Amino acid sequence: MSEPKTAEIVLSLEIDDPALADRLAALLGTVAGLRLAEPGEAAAATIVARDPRSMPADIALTQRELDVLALMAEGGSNKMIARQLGISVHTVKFHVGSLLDKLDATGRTDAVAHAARRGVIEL
Amino acid sequence: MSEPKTAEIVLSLEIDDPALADRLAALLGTVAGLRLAEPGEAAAATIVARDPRSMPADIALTQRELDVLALMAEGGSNKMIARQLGISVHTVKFHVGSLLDKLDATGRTDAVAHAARRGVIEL
DNA sequence: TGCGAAACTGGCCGGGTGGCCAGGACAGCC
DNA sequence: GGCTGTCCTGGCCACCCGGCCAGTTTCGCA
Repeated sequence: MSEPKTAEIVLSLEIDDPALADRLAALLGTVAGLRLAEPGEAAAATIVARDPRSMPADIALTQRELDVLALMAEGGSNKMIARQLGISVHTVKFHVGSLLDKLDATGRTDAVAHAARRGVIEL
Repeated sequence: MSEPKTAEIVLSLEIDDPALADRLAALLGTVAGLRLAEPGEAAAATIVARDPRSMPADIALTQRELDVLALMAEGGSNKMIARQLGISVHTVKFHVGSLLDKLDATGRTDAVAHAARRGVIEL
């Protein structure tokens, strides 16, 4: 309703490292015009810092595997991916098999989920 | 650990709304101990604010559909999901069909990706 | 000059997936 | 009582998926 042009910006924190979270909270708490969100409160923006230890180094995927993976994440079937990349369905299956192996997944859905979790692809 | 003062915390911004980004940048620029990342610079944390217009309200999913969706995101097959929930494979397919419809997806992989994108599930 | 890695292709096949048909039980609402 | 919605189940079937076998070319590197 009568919100001034300089409404407070509410920020929430999603930080794995407790020390970093404390330092940021202390710093931001002193800033006029900013406020940290109460638990459960909707925030205008979120400060994210994921623990890099949860990503056990990037998995070594070839360029072609990344191509196939990206199209898999778009819901493409083997046939569609084959058309898109100008290769045969057999070759797509070959790359999908490698991806399932490298990502330790049981199927293409699991592969996309794993890849998204560890930041290999962005949904 | 012989640093007298804490090192600067480098923050990067990923904000869809330019006005909000400007306000935040102006506010944070005045804070001692904080610094905004240069383009391409690695940041200790990222401030994220996605445009809510990209999420056209929550999709109305029933509790059972959410159950099935969660297990799908874990890479479970219809058979595994059926065992997990104590229902028949046919019923799982029924819910999967509803999910594909409601999420406007072409397959289970696409459904999981869509759901993750609009925050219905967390990977 | 070999040798491995990457990319590509084929056939075959068991099992999974998704769409269609049909039905029943159960709860809440007018 | 009717109506609507969710949840559940069955059969049927075309198609897709993933794993197995086999082979080719091309490239960089020792």
